Amino acid sequence: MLKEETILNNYLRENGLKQSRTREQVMRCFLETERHLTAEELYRKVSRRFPSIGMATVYRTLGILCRAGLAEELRLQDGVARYEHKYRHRHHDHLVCSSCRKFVEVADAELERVLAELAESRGITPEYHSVVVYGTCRECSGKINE
Amino acid sequence: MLKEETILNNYLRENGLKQSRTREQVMRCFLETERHLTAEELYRKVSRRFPSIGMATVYRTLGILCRAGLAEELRLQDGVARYEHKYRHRHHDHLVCSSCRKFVEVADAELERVLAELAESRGITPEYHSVVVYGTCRECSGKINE
DNA sequence: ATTATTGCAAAAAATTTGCAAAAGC
DNA sequence: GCTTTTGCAAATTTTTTGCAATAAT
Repeated sequence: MLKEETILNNYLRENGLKQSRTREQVMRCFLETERHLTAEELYRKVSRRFPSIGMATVYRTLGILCRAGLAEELRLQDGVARYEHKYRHRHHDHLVCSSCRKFVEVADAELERVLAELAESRGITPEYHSVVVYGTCRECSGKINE
Repeated sequence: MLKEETILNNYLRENGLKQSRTREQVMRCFLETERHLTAEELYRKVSRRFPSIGMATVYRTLGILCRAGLAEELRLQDGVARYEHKYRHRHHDHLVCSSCRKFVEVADAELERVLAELAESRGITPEYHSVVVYGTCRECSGKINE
């Protein structure tokens, strides 16, 4: 049994919710994917294997996964929520190529320190943050000069 | 005449667009507000003074203001775009209280440097970024202990 | 005169919700 | 048995678009 299932089940129990096969199936599909997923993308993936599961359930399950600390919501400029694994993936931030939309994940101790100090210096106890740096990746800046 | 109008008009001319009274009115309402605004909030403000201006025009004008470098889009977790002044407001990032949703703007040279270095170290030429740190402000952490 | 802009209503896109039937405890 | 979950469809919310009328150059 996956460690993530234990975490989910603990969360459910602690919150007076019930375990269900459907939720487990959605979670498994989610965990199998290494990339960032929109709800729509996850729904398509889930549908292929479990055609009876509906979109609303995917949304509801993603909400639970976030609250249980297994998923994290990421918002870029397009207003569409993306979800990525949180458990067993240490916290990281994102660099996005503004041209090809490729992602790079970065975990940087100095950045974390600077952000924490910044919040504390303003009387805010930091909880989490969202950092996205947009720029042009090497391949795309190559293309521009061709 | 406001400096911002010149910038807007230059942008319009350079892009084969036309000046219009409506756009100027929307821009003025936008500039008068010091806070972050959603399109909806700006629309309500515009409506009060110019009841005939429609929502679609507010959206279209906000797009132009962003492209002209006068406004900047900010996205928090709720998927609603917020807009703030860019010109005459030096770049800053945001701290948000996750409890009362209050904002603090921060301009921090060290943070800027770390972000730029991070992107460059991964082969990405940084263009802009979005940093939002969520945490609990002093007032809200006080309330929790009451 | 020609081309862009506007307001409106309708469309799209993303997400949420109400509800009756089904599943979990 | 009581409570939560599910799938569906409908509702909401935010943003975009098509179009005929209007305004700008």
